[in-house]
Order: sequence, then structure tokens, then C-alpha cells
Amino acid sequence: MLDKTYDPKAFESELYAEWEASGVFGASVDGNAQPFTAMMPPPNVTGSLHMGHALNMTLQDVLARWHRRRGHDALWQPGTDHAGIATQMVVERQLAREGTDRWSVGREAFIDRVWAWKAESGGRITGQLRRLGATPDWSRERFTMDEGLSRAVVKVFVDLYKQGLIYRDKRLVNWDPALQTAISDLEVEQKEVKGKLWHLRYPLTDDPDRFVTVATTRPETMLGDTGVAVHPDDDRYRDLIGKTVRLPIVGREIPIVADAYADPEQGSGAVKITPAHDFNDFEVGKRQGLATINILTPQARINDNAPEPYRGLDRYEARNKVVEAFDALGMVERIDDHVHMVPYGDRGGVPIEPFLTDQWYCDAETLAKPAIEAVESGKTRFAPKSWENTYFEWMRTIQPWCISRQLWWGHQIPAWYGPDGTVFVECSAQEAQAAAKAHYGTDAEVALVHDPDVLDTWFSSALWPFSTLGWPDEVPEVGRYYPGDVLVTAFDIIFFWVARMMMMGLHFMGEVPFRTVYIHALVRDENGQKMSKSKGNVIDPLELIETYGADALRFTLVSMAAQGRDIKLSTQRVEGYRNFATKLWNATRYCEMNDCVPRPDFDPSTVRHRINRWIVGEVVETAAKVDAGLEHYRFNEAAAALYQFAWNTFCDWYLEFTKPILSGGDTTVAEETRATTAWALSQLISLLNPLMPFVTEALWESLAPGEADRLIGRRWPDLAGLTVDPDARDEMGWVVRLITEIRAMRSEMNVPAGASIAAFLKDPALSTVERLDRHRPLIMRLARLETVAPLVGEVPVGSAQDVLDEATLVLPLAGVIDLDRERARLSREIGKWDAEIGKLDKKLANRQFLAKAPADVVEAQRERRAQFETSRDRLKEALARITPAA
RNA sequence: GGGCGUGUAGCUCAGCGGGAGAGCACUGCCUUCACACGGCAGGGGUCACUGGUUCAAUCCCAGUCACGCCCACCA
Repeated sequence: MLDKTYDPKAFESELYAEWEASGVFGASVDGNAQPFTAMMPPPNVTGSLHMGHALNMTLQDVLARWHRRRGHDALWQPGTDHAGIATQMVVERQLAREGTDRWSVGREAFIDRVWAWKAESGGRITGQLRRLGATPDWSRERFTMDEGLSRAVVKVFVDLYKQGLIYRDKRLVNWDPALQTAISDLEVEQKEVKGKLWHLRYPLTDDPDRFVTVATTRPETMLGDTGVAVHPDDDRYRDLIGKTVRLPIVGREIPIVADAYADPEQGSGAVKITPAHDFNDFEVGKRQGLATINILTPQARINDNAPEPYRGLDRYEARNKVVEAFDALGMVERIDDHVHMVPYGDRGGVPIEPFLTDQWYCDAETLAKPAIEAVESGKTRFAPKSWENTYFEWMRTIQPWCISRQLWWGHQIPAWYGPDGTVFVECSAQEAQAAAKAHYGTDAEVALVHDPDVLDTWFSSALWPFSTLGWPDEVPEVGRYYPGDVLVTAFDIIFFWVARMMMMGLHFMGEVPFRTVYIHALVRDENGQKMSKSKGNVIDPLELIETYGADALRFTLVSMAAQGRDIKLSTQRVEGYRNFATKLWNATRYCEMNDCVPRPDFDPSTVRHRINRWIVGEVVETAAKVDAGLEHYRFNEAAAALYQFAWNTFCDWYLEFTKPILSGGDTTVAEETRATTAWALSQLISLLNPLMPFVTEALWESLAPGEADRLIGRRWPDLAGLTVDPDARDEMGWVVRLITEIRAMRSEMNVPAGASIAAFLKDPALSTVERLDRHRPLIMRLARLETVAPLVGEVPVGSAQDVLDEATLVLPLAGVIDLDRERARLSREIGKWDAEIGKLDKKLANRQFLAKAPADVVEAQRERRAQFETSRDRLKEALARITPAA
């Protein structure tokens, strides 16, 4: 017996444990079933479940459960990402609290600390996924720093290096002075900052009374200036080209060069060039043969290349001091307020510095070509398709990918340097040693230094679709589950992750990593801001689960999965779907109380009673909508179909229709109805199971207590052999409209809810009379009638009247009804019909419409007009009957 | 500066060439033997604006306005 109230906390966790213990989540690997593969985007091992995860994981879980129940060999591959910077920061903060830092601890001990932290806290998010009801194949859970995955990373690096697709280069990188590492372009975010624009004067070397004025937002970088550029066609400066200025403070003599980079419209038209600290200036410097002078330390303090008084100063302290010095010299022309974009590191949270360093780069341009073609040719499709534009736009202008990071936590780059700097890139230290011996022609051990840097976290993530399967080992999983079917993710990691998986997958596997990329909405906070740990605006889905249950949260997310980019989650909506679960719970209790339990030999195609034939058809249509919705990633349509069927069709109408039958005298019909009710409910619960796995499982248990199988492992309903009975559908539709109409009239006339009244149909067709006879008891019950019959004789005085198809509905309400109001009401109704008919007449008189519109549309309009006219005329008659002769 | 998206009932959002929808909120009635986390009935919208295409436009196209996001090296 079900408990009287629905309490998700009473069974959700317990059910999950039972599912997991039963092993149903596991992929079978061998066997004949068609494989289905979805790669879980690995959450950061530091992470905890946020709303974005909840949405992402729910959608994948719905797909995994659906495929599994359809008999597919579903692999939903779970795991976590080592999240280099984020994780290292967590442990570094711990060290800071202990009054130490990673340099004092040392690299090896530090990495041990991180592993220890991971062992202790790294499992939190997977526990939260279980709470959400996610059912990936936990037995195959991977971590990007696992031994196997690390081997894949090393092999990919070495192969790409030997193919010339990974190389070492000295160039400007985005340097994060807080984290003291290079980061990629994608990890830089531009922020609008209110700053100043300083106009500084640089005196000409050979004519110190003449100045060139340059404008800059970063005066401190002048310490590294090695030139001033003007546009070659700029008449103001033409005579200065080739001359030099003497840099104030520094005293360095630097040339004035002509370069098209200088924009005559900007500032003074002359621009200072700091090749070591600006990406544009670096290019200008290369073109013009200017020196490159680095004036910053890795912490963004001024280094010894600058004059003594500035050394060791923070970049912003140095800025003030430089401006003061210029001011003292009378070399500040003016200072403007200036709003401009400043690049910030997305993790470190401080402005990045363009910084000249040696780094490892991946030739993304070459790898991108096949990845672009794969989407162009449709081998991989984005859903919605519009995201392909975003993908193409980025891939077609892709820059070299800086893959080295000056961190300790991550995959250490498999490169070793010989005494003379020769680099050996090999899969292991032993192989590097062998290569070095061969290179140097010696048998003696060569002193090699392992490159201290680690790889960008996304480098290993890029291999996820095949490294998790066991690659580079030759294992059956690789052939069976690659390429995957679908990647479900949010748009914000199309560049970071999707694009890179495409590149690596195509290069190493020769095949796309997934056929479909389903991009869902990004869950934002109430201000439309992207949720992030650093902003502290993360909503905790676990709290919602605690209050409303995992099913309510899941159903909410699935229902909202069709909307645009933003999801602003409303608690009220979650509450509404909790109520839906309660409704299901109570409906099942009702069935239980009425002995509506599944009959093993029940065949829905053989039911005879129209009510039952109707509900069978409704189930069939609902199932089709659910399948279509899931097939095309229109999750919300599947959810809406189930919600409507469950609440409106099944509970509000079918269960009410059948109450008189269950308590009636015809035991054959009652038995068929009990069986049909149980069948319809069990189909509903079964179809709803992927979306609301917990409550449906609990209800299933009560519906079919003898069943050995849990719902999670049962075959998905296949109703292909069942058809919709159109007669039953029309007939029950009519009954619904009749009851609704009577209720509306009662309500409008203020008939007391408990009062039984009579209802008559004037001029009904024979088929209508038959329908009435077939369903009289339930119509009487649901409309609260003492009698309902065709009208014999005249319409009683003081009747409320309305139209229902070809008949007029008559409710004798003498004494209750206000005839003046009733006349006004009928006139209003007639007016509405007249207006509709007028519109249709206009349309049907339009020759263009008749000539060009499809015949079926024209016909449909004619039919509508005829129906409207019947209704209007019935109402006119009704009005005439209660209007005194003039 | 480029690109993308969104503007539909009070709120959150579906729909997207031929009859304006849902949930919540709101109003009235109802504690009827599954459910008040409920039932029944109801009010509420020139589908942002302006043009165009079409026999027909909330839906397609162009432009305008508003909001949001992504990308971009402008001193």
C-alpha cells in the first residue's frame, strides 16, 4: 500500500542505492544490442553540483534511461576533470591558511597534497549526481589524471610533436601574474574598466624643445618603449620619420618609425611601441626591427631592465611613479578619463600581461580543417543548428593554441632537455634517455631535465571521447562506443571543449567523436549573469531537491529545456511539478483502492467500451509524442505531453468517467475498465520514468508488487500495434464538451454546486441521442444532473440555453435565471459568432483566396463557417424564445 | 567594430504561415468517498514597433527600438 502522502525523501536515496547495486547502469560491452554512447562532460573535481550541471546531467540521464529501456547498450561515460588551475588554487589556498606555499612545500609534496585532497573531497559531485538520479556507468568512472588517460595524453602529445603539429615557440602569451602561468586566449576575459588616457611628451633627441605626444592607458610600459610609430601618410609627422626621441626618465634614444599600424585618427596619431608588452607592438617591433625590452617580472613587478628607482615596484605603483616623474618634467600634456577594455585572467582575477616566454603550442589551424569539414558535411550536427555558425566562426579564425602551463598539477609535458638545450619528446624518461644517447652518440647516461610545465587541462579533456574508452590500448570498447551518438553540453564550452574534441577525435581516431552536439540553455542567475564559483552566485540544486524532490527538479529542467539561452529558474515552477508528482501519487492510490492492478493477460487492442477505447488511443498518442520529443531532443515536448495526459486527460476525465462504471452493475465492463485503468496508468508511469525516475519507480512497485523487474530495467512501451479509435475519440470529446458546457452555465447562473438540475437537448441528431444514452450516468454525475434527455415539447419558460454542435442545450432554471441578463448574454454570444462568420465570409468571398489557397484549407474554412452559422442560428432561436413578442 | 539571440496574458515561458497557449499568480464557487500540493468555472494579450512578401503573417523578409550574450589588438 502506498503511503497517504507523497514524500520523495522517504524513498529517493534508497531507490538509487538499489538501482546502483543491481548494476543496471552498466554498459554490456559485448552482446548484440545496438550501442548508444553519450560522453558526460566531466565536472571539475573541485566542483559541486550547480544548476547548469543539473540541467545537463538530467537531459543526458533522460536519454540514457530511454535508450537503455529501448534495449540499447547504453554507455553514459562518467568522470571528473582534474581542472589544473582550479584544483591547484584550492590546495594553494589551504597552504596559505597554513602559512606556507607550494614553493616551500616543493613540487612532489605539493602534488601529493592535491591527490590527498582529491581522495578526500573529489567525490562530492558524483555523490550529488546520484542524488539527482543520474545513472551513468559508474563502474567505468574515469579521472583525467588516471594512469590510462595520462598515457593517452602523453601519446597524443608525442605523436603531434613528431608530426610537427606541436612545437615550442618564444612569443608573447597571456600571462597571469597572480597564478604566474601562461593561459590561452579563451581564458582571458575582457572587462570594461574606467581608466585614464595619459598624453605624454617625448622630446626629439636633436631638438629637445620639440615633442612627439603619445597617448597611452599604460604609462608604466614606457619603461620598455623602443620606438614611436606614426602613419606613413600622416603629414603632421612626415618630417619626423627616421629621427629619434629621447625617452624621458629612461634616457634611451628610440626611433620614430613609419608604420600603418599607427592610426592618424586615434590620439595624437603617434603611438608608443612597447614590443615586449603589447601584442600589436610586438608585431610592429618585428616589422620595424625594434628592440624588445622586457621590463616585468613574472609577478608583474618592474625588473632590472628599468631604471633603478622603479625596480621591484608593482606595475600599478610604477604607473603612478612614472606619471609623477613625467609631471615633474612637464611632460604630461593632459590626462583624459577613458573607458577601455582590460584583459583579465578568468581564474586569477587580475589583469593579464602580454609576456614574452617560451611555451608549447599546438597547430590548431591544421587540426581545425577536418573538424570544420566534418560539420560542413553533416557528419556532426549541432542542435540547434544555429550553433554551427559559432563553431565555424571560431574554427576558421583559430589561433595557435598555447598548451603549456606553469603549474604543477596536471600532465607534465613529456619533453626532456639535453645539456645543450636539445629537446627530446618521448613517451617516457627512458625513451627520452635512449633518444638522447642516440642523438649525442654516447652510451653514457645523459643529464636530461624534464620540462617542468604541465598541459592545459583542456588538452586532456579533448581526448575524453576515446581516452575514457581505453585508447591507446586496443580494447573492444573503442570500436564499440566510438564515435559516440550525442554530446549534451552548454554553449559556453563549444570552443574550450567541443571544438577540441572534434580536432583530436578526427586526428587520432579518423572519425568524429559524436554525431550530434545538443546545445542546451545556460542557467543564469536571477540577474541574467552566468553562474560561477568566483562570482558566488551559484544556486544550489541540492536545496531544491531537498525541498521538492529530485523528480520535481528534473521535470522542471526538462520542461524548460527548449527555451533560448537563458534559464531563470523559478522555484514556483519546481513546486508546481512537485504537485504533479503528488497528483500521480494520489491517482495511483486511487487505482490501488479500486483494484485497478495490471492484468498479465490484458490486451489493450481488444477493449470494447468506448471510454476505454478512447483512453487507449490517448495513451498511444502520448507515447508517440514522448518518443518523438526525445528522438529530436525536444525534451519539453515530451514533458508537456506527459503532463497534459496525466493531469488533464487521465485524472480529470478518464478517472472521473469510469467511477460510475466501477460502482455500476455491469461487472464485465467494470472488469475491463479496471484492467484498462491499470494499463493506462502503468503506461503513463513507464513513459514518465526517464523524466521522473524516483516517483515512477515507487509507484510501479505498488502497482505491480509481484514484478521481479524494476521499472528502470523494463522494456520501453512499444505501442506500435495499437491504433487510435476516431469514433471513441470524437464521442468522448463530445461528452467532455457537454459536461463542460453544463458546468459553465451552472456556474454562470450561480446554481449551487450541490444542486441537481435537469438538462435537455433540443433537436439532437440521432447519433447524439445514442451518445447521450451510452454515457448518461457519468454525464449526470459529472454535471450534477437529476436527469438529462432529449427535450420533448416546448422549451420550458425560464430556461438557460446554449448551443452544442447541432443541438441546443436547455437547462430549466425557472426562478433562478434573470431573463434580462440571459437575453443580454445570448445577444453577446450571437454577436461573437456574427463577427467570426463575417470574417469567414470575407475570406470566402475573396477570389484570390479561393484560387490560391489549398483546397483543404478552403474546405476547412467553409466547414467552420457552417458550424458557426448553426451555432449562431440556434442561439438566435433561443433568444427569440425568451423574448416577449413586441 | 563584427556576430548571435531574445522581445507572446501580472510573472516564468511554449508555439511559429490559415481558429492566440501552458504553469504560477488572480477572481468566484466547492471541503463530493485519490488528491485543498485538490476540483469546477472565470477574468486577463492591437503576439515590441514600422514596412514588405503572401489569397492569408504572432509565425517568413527588411528596418527601427529595447534587452542579453559571444567574438575582436584599437593607443
